[in-house]
Amino acid sequence: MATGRIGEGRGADVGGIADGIATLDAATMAAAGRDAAGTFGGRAGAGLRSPRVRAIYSALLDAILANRLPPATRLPEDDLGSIYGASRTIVRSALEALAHDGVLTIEPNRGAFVASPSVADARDVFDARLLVEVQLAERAARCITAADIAALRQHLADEHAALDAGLQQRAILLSGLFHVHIAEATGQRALAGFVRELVSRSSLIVALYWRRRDAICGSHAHEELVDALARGEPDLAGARMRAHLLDILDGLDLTERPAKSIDLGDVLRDA
Amino acid sequence: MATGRIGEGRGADVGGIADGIATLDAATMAAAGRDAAGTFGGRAGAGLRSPRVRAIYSALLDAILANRLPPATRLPEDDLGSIYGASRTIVRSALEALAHDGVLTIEPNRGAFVASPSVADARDVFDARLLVEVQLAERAARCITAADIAALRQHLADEHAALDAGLQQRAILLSGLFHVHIAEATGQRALAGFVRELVSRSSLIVALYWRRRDAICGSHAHEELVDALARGEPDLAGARMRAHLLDILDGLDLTERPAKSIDLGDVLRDA
DNA sequence: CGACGTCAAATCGTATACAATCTTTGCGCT
DNA sequence: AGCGCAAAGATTGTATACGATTTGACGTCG
Repeated sequence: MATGRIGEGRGADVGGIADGIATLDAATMAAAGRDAAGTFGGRAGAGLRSPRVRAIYSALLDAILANRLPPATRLPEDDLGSIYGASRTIVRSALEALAHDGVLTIEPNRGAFVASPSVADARDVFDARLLVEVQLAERAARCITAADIAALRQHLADEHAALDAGLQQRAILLSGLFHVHIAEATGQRALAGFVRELVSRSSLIVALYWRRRDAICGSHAHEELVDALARGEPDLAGARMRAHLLDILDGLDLTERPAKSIDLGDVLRDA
Repeated sequence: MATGRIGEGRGADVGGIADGIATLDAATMAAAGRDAAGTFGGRAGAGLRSPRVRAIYSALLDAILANRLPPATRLPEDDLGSIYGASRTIVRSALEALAHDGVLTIEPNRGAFVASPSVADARDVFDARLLVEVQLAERAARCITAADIAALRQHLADEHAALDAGLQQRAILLSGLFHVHIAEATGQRALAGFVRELVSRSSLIVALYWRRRDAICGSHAHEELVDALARGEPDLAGARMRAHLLDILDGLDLTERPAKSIDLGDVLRDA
């Protein structure tokens, strides 16, 4: 495939993947500049060298978290390279970083695929979230600043706005980010990074196993959580976080249906 | 010793790095094959494609955790490539993975350096460890199997053997692995991976801020911990884990000497 | 004598070429 | 027709070449 041909001319040959990525391509690349709360990959991937790797990393992460790239989607290096106008070197670096975050799986000599967490993975992730986030909520209730509270309320407003505007993808992304923001408000950087990773993987889990049609991560729960934080009640905040996470878990259908890795071939083929 | 101070001239430090790595190079590369409890990088770096990247990743990680490569050591890609007989492509991949784990820092256009955690980083890491590992110890006391107990006791024996044999580097490495093994015994894979990362960073922290001359991570504490686990007493196990971690923290000198992140520049320059 | 600008060496950033591996296709054989 | 094998195609794995950036040094000027 033509190496130097990129930028605009991505449309025809790459079809499916380009749809998933390029739809928000421009917006994402733009968001890569402002480090604001709009994009999930904002502060993530902190160990990435060049801005170009960062950009692809963020774009792919956003696409995956917003479920534009469903689990088990194959991500060939050449295609991504021509879509983003970068060489495979850059793309590989971004893919490896994403694999390290657990949102991609790299099979040697076969390529990268959007991760499709097993039922066991799902339980594992939410176990970890319960253990970590409940305690972080308690701690946040003790140490959170007024500015952080304000920022969280602003975030809630953004969530609502996205939902009201029908931007479901953005709503999903923001609802995940909410948990990351709480973790960051405690000032615990290591734990916040871990929560970010867990939330990322949760997006894939929800994409695979969600059964309810309720509002995802009902903003009601988020608001109650912020209230508990604002009132400085650690126990209440922890309890609400626990209830919220258990509620999400309850909304999943974790019966042993898709066994393990349903193999991605069929998903690719029909496309 | 040669590994002690590097940074004289640009050309001279190649010898230093080679010393730090190649000393145990053969042993490490051999250990890369058997996935046993000998090497830290055994199950880590799970997202790495090729065996060669894995090998370099493990070798570097072991060298760093055993403190053969002290914090702020520069790791030029070319040198590592010639040491391991690999191209920069491979080396870069390994370096990026290590940076993601937090044991390396990559400065754009400048290269990779062994991380030198700030005092704030140190507190951050041990805060996280307290939050996570105490609960994991409680959980382990509930669910651990007899086989895991036996494996832990064997591990304790290895630690003692290393100490008695004067293999201090190996003792340090094993004493970190002990915590990882407990986390893995709970079956919580995500949390175990996080603990592995925190333990790695702790090795650097201890290398930088240790002040006591006691046995590092006194095996006494480890044995009491295993006893509590074997007796199936969650509260006791949790309490002992907490006390153990606080004891380590207490052995650190976290006065604000190196302020925040003066970064490694000065450490390298003034030598 | 110190400060600053220019230059050269070293190192990283990226692209690309080539090799290895896997996948698919088509053919021949039973 | 079914099965197995072999060759072609596609994709990843690795090495290397070249450009960009930084660094340290030297020499000149104020």
